[in-house]
Amino acid sequence: MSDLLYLKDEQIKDFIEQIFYVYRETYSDPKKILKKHSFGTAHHRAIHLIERHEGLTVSDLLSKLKITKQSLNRVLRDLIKNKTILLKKGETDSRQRQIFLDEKGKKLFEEIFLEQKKRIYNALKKLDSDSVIKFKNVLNKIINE
Amino acid sequence: MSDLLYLKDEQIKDFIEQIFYVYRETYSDPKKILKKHSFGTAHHRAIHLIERHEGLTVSDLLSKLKITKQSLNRVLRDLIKNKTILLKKGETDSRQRQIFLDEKGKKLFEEIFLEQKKRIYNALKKLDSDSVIKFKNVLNKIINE
DNA sequence: ATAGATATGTCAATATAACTGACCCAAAAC
DNA sequence: GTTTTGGGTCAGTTATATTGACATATCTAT
Repeated sequence: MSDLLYLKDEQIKDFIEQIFYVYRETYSDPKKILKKHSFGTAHHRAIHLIERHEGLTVSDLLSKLKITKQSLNRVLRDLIKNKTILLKKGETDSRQRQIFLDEKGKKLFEEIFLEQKKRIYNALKKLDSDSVIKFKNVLNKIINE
Repeated sequence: MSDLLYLKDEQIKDFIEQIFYVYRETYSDPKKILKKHSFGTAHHRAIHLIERHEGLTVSDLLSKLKITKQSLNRVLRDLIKNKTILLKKGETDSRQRQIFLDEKGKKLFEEIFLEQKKRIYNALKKLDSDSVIKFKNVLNKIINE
């Protein structure tokens, strides 16, 4: 291990630090917007995943978030009460609940996303397409390790 | 905005999702080790930053973590009690406290880092050096936006 | 020398988001 | 028809953060 110059321990330690900063900054940007609706980052993560995977089931969402169903339930309850999301009975399996953004949720998502997009877009626009493509690939490799 | 193919909204949404997964997975790996010492991720982040920036002051650490000093203080108290870190009076300004890893802390850091390193190293070793270099550059661009 | 600013530490109360463990119901699978 | 699965919920607890107030030591500037 660490025979490759660009994979020295110091480099990997830097990555661990940078990954923390990138996550924190990316998810901090829309906090004011969320607060207007009395939501926090837990709600944000759920909203984001629901938008990306419309119609996903509760257990799909659980396995993406990797939290307990008790934790998720509190979040979903808030979002339903607020008419941000809505649940429908599963088409094939009616025990399941499929989750969708409600009209209000779609608007909120756009508002949140616009705020987050600024940071990512402004960073990436300075870069060549190769950097962006490779960035995505590296993220995927790390996730799927 | 979004005139570039590789910078479409859908791509940016994917990044936001991936950044969440990367952070969560990277910082989940060493949780068992931390638990053995009754530490959590808050302690982990502090230990990591102290190792990367030996001798940094309390206010340096505060501005890297972006938490309140009351929050940090609880963490530092735990780490000091446990002899994981030690504080020295600032050399030039004796109001300041410079933070160092103690012997025990160095060992703990290595143990934690080894666990985190696996994921990053295994992901990156499959990639060309250009991907790794560009990855780092993109992370930095996002942080400094 | 002293007044004000700065770096750090601490007490207390609260908020957020997670956890464990124990149950429940309805519907699917066998 | 029994068992398993998907989902919901109650209750209690833990981890990590917050706000606000205040204390102490030390540095800086006049």
